[in-house]
Amino acid sequence: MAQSDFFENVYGVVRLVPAGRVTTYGAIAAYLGSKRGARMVGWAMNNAHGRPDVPAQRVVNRNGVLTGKNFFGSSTQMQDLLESEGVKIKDDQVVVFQEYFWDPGIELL
DNA sequence: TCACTGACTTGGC
DNA sequence: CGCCAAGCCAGTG
Repeated sequence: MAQSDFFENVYGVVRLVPAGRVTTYGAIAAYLGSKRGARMVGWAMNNAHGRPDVPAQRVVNRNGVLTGKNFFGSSTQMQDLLESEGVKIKDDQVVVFQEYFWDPGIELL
């Protein structure tokens, strides 16, 4: 038992997110089966601190805002990482987020 | 065992 | 258009 398959699932999905793309907590939660479980996804990300394999910078809220940037070393760390992958960030949110949005329940089909 | 919190989402006022 | 309340699951006190 992996403490929580939910967490492992989240890590797996986030890890599957291609560079230059971003996903949302709700998308992952919905992919796992709990739309409102988006909070759990954020919880998993909090635990993801010990998982460098989990690109949490590609995980944003449904508004495309870097909600978790505060959890990174620097407030600009997350933004810089995304910009480094080709994702434009403005005002702490992903520009044309709709085009960068990567839904595991659709793209992964 | 119960209650609170948490990187969210949606709906109502 | 902006703020408040409710719902979700899991973990910790």
